[in-house]
Amino acid sequence: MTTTYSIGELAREFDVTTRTIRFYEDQGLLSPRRRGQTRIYSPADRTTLKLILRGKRLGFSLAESRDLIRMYRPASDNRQQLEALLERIADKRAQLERQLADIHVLQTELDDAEARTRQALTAL
Amino acid sequence: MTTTYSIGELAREFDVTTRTIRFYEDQGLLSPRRRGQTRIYSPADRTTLKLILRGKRLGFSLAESRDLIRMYRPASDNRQQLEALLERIADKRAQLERQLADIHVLQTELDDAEARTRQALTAL
DNA sequence: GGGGAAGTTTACGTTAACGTAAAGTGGCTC
DNA sequence: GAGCCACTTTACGTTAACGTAAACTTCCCC
Repeated sequence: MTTTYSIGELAREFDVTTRTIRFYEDQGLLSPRRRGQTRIYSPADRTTLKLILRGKRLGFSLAESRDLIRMYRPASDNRQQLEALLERIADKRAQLERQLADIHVLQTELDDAEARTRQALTAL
Repeated sequence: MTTTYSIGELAREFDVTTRTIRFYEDQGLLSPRRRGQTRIYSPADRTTLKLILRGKRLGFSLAESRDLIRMYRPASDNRQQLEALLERIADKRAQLERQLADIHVLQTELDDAEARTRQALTAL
């Protein structure tokens, strides 16, 4: 027997509303099974949701996350498409590198800011 | 004599529209000098703009960037406020750490995706 | 002095990512 | 069988971050 989740369980676990989860489905990022009307989420669905939320924390749009999700499964046997996929993966990688660099710059700027603030405090 | 920039120069350098730069001013993130009606940007203004755009690449809202800008200058001699500032700096630092972790996870996921894609390619 | 180019203000329009409200369904439990 | 809880659909509302258009000024050039 395999574990499943209700929409409410996932909403609570990741601190989002059920509206948000349904919206992601509407946008084609999730497609859970149904038992009657009710949505049943698999561990894979849960992983996908986690991926979306990770993307959000990095400022990705839902379109970008959808792209990321598609990267995560081959879903093609066409040479052209597979090679295009490799390019998109490389692009994403480059974007992540830029973000890493941005974070490092901001971190040292925070270092400076903290130092100056402590200076101002001891100067009182 | 100190270097200055026109709004068009900054727009070209950072690949944004002048509308965007004026919007940031409207939101209180920039406040350039004026010569008559015309805006004159200092190197400090330019640095601020760079900070905003760096924030954007990391998914910060303009409100967050405004906060970041305020962190970058003491702008207070009040003990309470300075200590509050230290907390906000620590918070930002924690957020950046989370983003770092998220990036690392995504990087290894891209590694996997690339490996699987190459597999699929050689399997043709 | 007519025409561009670059600047300005004002104002309405647009898109993404949900929030919020209304009205209904299915299952449980007392 | 009344009430409650978690789920559902439908649909209109909202906010952030600009885009876009109109009408104007300033300066330079020929």
